[in-house]
Amino acid sequence: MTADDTVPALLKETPTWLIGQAAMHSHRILTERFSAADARGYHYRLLAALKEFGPASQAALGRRTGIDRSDVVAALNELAGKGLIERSPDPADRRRNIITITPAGVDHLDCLTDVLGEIQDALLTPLSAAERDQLTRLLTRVVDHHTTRR
Amino acid sequence: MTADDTVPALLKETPTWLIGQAAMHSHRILTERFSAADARGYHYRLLAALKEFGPASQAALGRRTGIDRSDVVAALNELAGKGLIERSPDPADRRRNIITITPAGVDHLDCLTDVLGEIQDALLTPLSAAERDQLTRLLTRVVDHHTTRR
DNA sequence: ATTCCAACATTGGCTTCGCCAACGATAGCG
DNA sequence: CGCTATCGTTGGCGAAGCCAATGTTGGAAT
Repeated sequence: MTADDTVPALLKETPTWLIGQAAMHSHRILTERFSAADARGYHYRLLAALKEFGPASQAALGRRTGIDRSDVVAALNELAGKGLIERSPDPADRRRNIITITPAGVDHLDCLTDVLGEIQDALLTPLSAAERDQLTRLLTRVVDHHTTRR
Repeated sequence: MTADDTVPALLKETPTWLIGQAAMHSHRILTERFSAADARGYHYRLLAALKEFGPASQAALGRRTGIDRSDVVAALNELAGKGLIERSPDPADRRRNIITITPAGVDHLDCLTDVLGEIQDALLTPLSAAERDQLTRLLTRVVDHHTTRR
């Protein structure tokens, strides 16, 4: 008699299923650890984009992070509420806001970067460093193929 | 001047981000192709479990497929509406329904299995057969670690 | 046998996430 | 001057996963 919680073979070997499962665990771990640091994935994405590319408009941030303009608004409101970013009107283009990361924001980003490192570790525990590299390379090629050619 | 839609480096190299992106593309492709065959992922999971393990109660199906009991109800309603499964009360335990896959259901499952093969192909286009195996093995180990130890 | 707890199917609702539509304001171009 | 596009913002939609409550039934303990 098959155990009640056995996963069908047609699923457990298909890459799409595996990727979905991996993403599920990944997302779960990330949400847990980030919420322990009072943050969400959106916050990290936005802060990282700000630190890497400098001040930018909200629309540009959305494009870079893959976050919808409307969701950027909400996330930036939260970040501004904690003093991690600042919103100021662009004198050169009065439609735009210029978003700047504050020193506190940089600190918080660094903290979250550490947390994110722990998350990778927690997710990839069973893999050696070389295997993690291998996985990263394979996934990069898959993702690249579907993002550039689109 | 950095292009407006450049992805921050802190993201594009982290496995969690890559897995998330891959899952996104995977999910998009799967939804597209399956909806062209008038099906959803839930349907495939349930039919596959039924074919592999034979008739089962709804709760057992939910456990095997990882679908919540309440969502199993809705999905089975849809499948029953198309004559792909049959619901009959269990004489031995009147709390249970016994779900049986019909011949039409088996046909449809076989069809969807083909579609799923095409989906794997579409997703993993840039990878050789050996690389797909490698990816599958790596992901399997990651997923196993987080499902067994939980 | 009665009592109490667990499992079942079902309904309904909640949250997150990604997305889209609309709006008023502004910019740039013909 | 229009016309079109972009910007920030609000509001809402749909899918997915999850949880709670309900009425029913089984099974085990007392």
